Amino acid sequence: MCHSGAMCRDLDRLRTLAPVTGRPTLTQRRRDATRLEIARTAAALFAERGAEATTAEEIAAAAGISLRTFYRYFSVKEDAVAPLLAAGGQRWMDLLAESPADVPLREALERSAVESLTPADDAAVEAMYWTRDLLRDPRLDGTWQKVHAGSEERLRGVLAARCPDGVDPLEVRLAAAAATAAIRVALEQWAGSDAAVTGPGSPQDLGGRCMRELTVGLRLWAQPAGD
Amino acid sequence: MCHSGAMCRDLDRLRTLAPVTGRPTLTQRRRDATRLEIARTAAALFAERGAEATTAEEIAAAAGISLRTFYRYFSVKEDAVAPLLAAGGQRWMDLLAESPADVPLREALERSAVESLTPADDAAVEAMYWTRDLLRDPRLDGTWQKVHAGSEERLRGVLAARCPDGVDPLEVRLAAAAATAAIRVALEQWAGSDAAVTGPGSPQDLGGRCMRELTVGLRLWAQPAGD
DNA sequence: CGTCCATATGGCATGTTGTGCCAACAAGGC
DNA sequence: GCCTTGTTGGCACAACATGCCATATGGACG
Repeated sequence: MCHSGAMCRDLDRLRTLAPVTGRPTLTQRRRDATRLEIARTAAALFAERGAEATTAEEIAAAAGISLRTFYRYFSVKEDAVAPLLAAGGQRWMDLLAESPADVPLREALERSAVESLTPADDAAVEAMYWTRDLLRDPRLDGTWQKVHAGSEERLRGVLAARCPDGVDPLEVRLAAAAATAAIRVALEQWAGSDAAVTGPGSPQDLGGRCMRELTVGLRLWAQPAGD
Repeated sequence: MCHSGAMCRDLDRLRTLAPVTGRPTLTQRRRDATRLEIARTAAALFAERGAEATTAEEIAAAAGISLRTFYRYFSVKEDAVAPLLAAGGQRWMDLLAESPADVPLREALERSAVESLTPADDAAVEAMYWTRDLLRDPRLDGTWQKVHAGSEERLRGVLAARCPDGVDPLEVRLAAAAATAAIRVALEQWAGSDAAVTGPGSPQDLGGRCMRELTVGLRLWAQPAGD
């Protein structure tokens, strides 16, 4: 998710300073809050006039920060909406990580995917429709793909933690790629349709189907019952 | 692959002017030749100093064209190498398209993938190592992903032509996504290693394995023997 | 051969992008 | 209080990307 070398180093440094408690630093949380606020501002402008017709300066002004600061949070203008696009995937991975280890991986993948694609409240519904608007902006394709590339990489970590040592890394990589592709295709298919946020053709409907089909037959190392 | 609205219209116009013969227009072929030459020039420079440290003006100068013309061929500097990165995938799709319709799809996918990943001559070997260099440049990630997004979309067309009418478009989409992911993961894995261009760990080795695993269990509509 | 039209190219101007650098300032630890 | 660390904004500036126009180039047709 981090592209400029300098900023990468800074962020990594920050992260290592996190206290023993699992919680991130105060400054870090502030950063995230600011980042999210910029993201919302950018999303509103992008949805209104399109990403092409929106300048970085306008986003910065609307968010109440200077242009220079904007570029400290996002190295590319379009990436300003990445936190929003990535939020769903993050939730997915959190659910997956906390799902009990004795449930078969395929099932865990599918269940957490479906759940993360099911809007829990009105805010989540709104977020999905925003996502759809953003997905339809051709200028944001690159960001969308970057987000999934990041997702896939993080998922590799989550899966690796869940499987016995000594498993071929390529297996893990393929599983992560398949699962990520399932989510991506589901959302792209939905974005190209007029389907609502629940019911047939909805993200959770498509997400479940995609995940099922793409992980069928995937040799997922240890199945709990028959290792 | 085409981003600016104006240029898109122009290219489409050109394409519609193509004569009845399957062959593209003369001007079109010239355009492609120029495009490829720019791509090679850019690849050499990117491989030498990295994409970050190479300006569009340098590429243009090295290719013997003006900066303005460069941006008529590629709307983003990094995309200059896209034709090279896409060449392998194009070959793959060509092989697939001309593979007989009575061979099972999974087998056709795997065979053409392996073949397209097997360098036929010294030039092809060189091309693969160039590809590896480019893949290692973080600045070219976006282009790499764009290329695969394009591949996936074209593959959907090829697959749709091969399967009976009335098949759920989502099925086709998933198959295309899985196959494209297989190629992508194989090449990324190879690029992250020091493996040679043949033998274990080579692109064709990994490509075969990835394609097999990701398409196992994929419900690929009509299997020729038991439709 | 000359005319016409479509396309390719280059040069120029210009708005936008993205970054390095510096000075000012807020926050937390000692 | 002080010092360290990190954030912010302003400024300058190179690079990016595009619109516009003037100029070839090259094929089609009379």
